[in-house]
Amino acid sequence: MGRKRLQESADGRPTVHTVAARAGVSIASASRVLNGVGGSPETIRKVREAAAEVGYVPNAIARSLQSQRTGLVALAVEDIGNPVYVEMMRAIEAVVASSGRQLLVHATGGRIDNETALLRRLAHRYVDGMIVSPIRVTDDHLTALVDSPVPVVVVGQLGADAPIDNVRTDSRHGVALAVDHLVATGRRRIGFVNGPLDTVPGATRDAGFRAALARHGIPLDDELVEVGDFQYAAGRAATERLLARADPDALVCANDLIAVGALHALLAAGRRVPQDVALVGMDDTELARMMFPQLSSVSLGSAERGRRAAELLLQRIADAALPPRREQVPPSLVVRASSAATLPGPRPATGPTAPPTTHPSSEGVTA
Amino acid sequence: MGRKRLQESADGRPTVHTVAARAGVSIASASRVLNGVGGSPETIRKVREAAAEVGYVPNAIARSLQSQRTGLVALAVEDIGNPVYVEMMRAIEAVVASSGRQLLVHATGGRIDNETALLRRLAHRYVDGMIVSPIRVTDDHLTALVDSPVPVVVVGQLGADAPIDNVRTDSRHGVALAVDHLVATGRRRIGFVNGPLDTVPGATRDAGFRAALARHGIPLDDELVEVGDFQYAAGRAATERLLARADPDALVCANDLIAVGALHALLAAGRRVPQDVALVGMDDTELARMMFPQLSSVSLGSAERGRRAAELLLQRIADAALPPRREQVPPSLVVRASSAATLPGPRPATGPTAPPTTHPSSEGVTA
DNA sequence: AGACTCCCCGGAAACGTTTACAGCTACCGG
DNA sequence: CCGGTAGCTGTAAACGTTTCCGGGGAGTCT
Repeated sequence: MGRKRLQESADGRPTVHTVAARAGVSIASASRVLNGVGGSPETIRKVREAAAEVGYVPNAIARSLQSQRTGLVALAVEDIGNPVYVEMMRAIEAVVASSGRQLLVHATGGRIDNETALLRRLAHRYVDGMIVSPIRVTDDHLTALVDSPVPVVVVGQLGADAPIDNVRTDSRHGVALAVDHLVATGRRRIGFVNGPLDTVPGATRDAGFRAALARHGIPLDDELVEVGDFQYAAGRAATERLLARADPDALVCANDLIAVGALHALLAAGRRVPQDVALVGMDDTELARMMFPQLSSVSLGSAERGRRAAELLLQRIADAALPPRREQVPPSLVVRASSAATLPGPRPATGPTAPPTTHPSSEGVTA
Repeated sequence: MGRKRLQESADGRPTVHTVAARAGVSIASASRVLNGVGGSPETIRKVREAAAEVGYVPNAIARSLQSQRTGLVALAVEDIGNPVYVEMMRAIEAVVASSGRQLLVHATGGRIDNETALLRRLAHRYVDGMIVSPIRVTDDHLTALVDSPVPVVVVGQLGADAPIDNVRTDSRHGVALAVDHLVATGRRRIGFVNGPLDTVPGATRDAGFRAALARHGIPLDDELVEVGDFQYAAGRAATERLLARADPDALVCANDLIAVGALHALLAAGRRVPQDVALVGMDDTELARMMFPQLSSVSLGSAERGRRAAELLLQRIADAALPPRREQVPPSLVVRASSAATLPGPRPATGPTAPPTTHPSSEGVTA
């Protein structure tokens, strides 16, 4: 009694066989109709009806096995809690979704083993491609990237000769923009709160900071430089250490999370921002606009970099023979209240912390 | 000349056939050795060697087709930029990863069509299970959840009789905790900045606020209630509207993003926090600790809810016959500087905004 | 009217893996 | 010395889909 058991999948769900049998056609015809290619009007009607009646929905895995494509794209970033990666992810997601694919997100925690393991797992062919934004790069890494079986696009600095699709920014120049701005508004004792120096962004920004100061003829005071990691708590702690031994009139921070930590530390120490200390973050995330006062920040075009990376990846998935490409997104400085120019005035506070020059809800000025 | 072409996959990568041929055994033996089940010492050696030589790595899709499991688990949340979901995601990721699976994250934007589409796509069997945290629930939704072909766990309120694994909190009670605390510290003109009332959390928190005020015999002043959405910008705008027409001495916010917006609006309007206005957020995210002053917030145990949801899901994947379960995580209030008790003092500011009673770096006190 | 084209259909082979089954050898106990 | 058992091996079938290919019917052109 009942339908043939063999027509349905192990868990009782309908397969192509089920609808083919019910429609009285072969599985080939059923498959063709369901994919919208070919079929006489009569067959189409019967198959559609049968499919609707049994509630057929194709098994994506079987389809992938046949088509050699999964419709999945992976993104690997260090810290999913960092708003800059959220923005990048949103941009990537938009592009990826518009191609009918889905995005798979991995948090690597910045640990190298984690990341290479991920790259090796790519060989399992579970995704059609991957975007990775490594903050540390080793040779092991590079070889894993180069002979990856699926297309990979890297967001961030990479050895100049690596034959890998790559979209980067010039964070060295980004730091210079911040320093130029601070110098132009009269700051001289400019401090720098950085992330780890053994990371690519950390090292680049450190070099950029030193070069920018030198260019302005300002001697570097090592007491004004502090290092933590790229998180809020470390940024705050690093700033507290810095304030305990030095007296900056401006701080550049290697990203916005650090800058928020610095702001907290400064206010807790009774410094006014920007009157006593001007503050500039980096990445220009939503967080910068959420602070009071709003933070100036160097935009590294994270959304734009994400968008471009996604496009590069899609192109490479479509055509693996493309030559490796490299794109660059220029940084730009967004000036907000935290580094607004202030009239030189008496040190003691005379009112609330509100910045006198710029309304805090203003969107800032791009330099 | 050369090896047989038929032994390798379309793109030239080795398959089980490749290593089997190279080792001089059948694909069955090769597969067994590679899976660590059976095989004579000699066979094991030959297969291992052959696999290493050709760099064999199994095709996960083919394996999935056979085993009917993909090793993927999906998470669908409204807004990936909201730190509360980041924390939840981290907790889920930890559990999921410890079971050897990977997590796939979707942002639904709170749009219902988006979410039901996602649920329907589940039928494609691309994931082994899914955790979804809907903020709006329709009948359509419910039926899609109930007859989903793969296990689903819901984080959040759900109709009492829905036969779906569910982990929730009591945000109504959470709001009560906030109101009780504010009343106990002498506040009487307590405002409420909420998210949309047509969402489940929005409606629940609104009801909770009204009930709590009533319990304290405080009449509800509609001018002290404002609604936006659950984002920062809306929270700030809503607070500005509220301040333009009323003069609260405390604000409860429906989540931390709103609370941060409210803090910004308050400070921009020259109100001191907590002296003039006490502020309590909700979700107790990292963001609350990043602010200056640090925000009091009602913890809804998002990490804990995520952890439990993941565990429920894994159990259900292991045994589909389990009866539907429901777990509850109690809310708790974390008091920080933004609602610290203050001595009644003169309205005009006498110094910086720093709260006089609590050091801002203190971690807060759970009530 | 016959040849040719076009379209539709069904059988069967793929995609790469796991696994049930049966055959074989070698060994052990009686 | 023989039946039984244990362990290993290879053949082949599955998982559910797409697609190649050949056959056949209907229509069209000459």
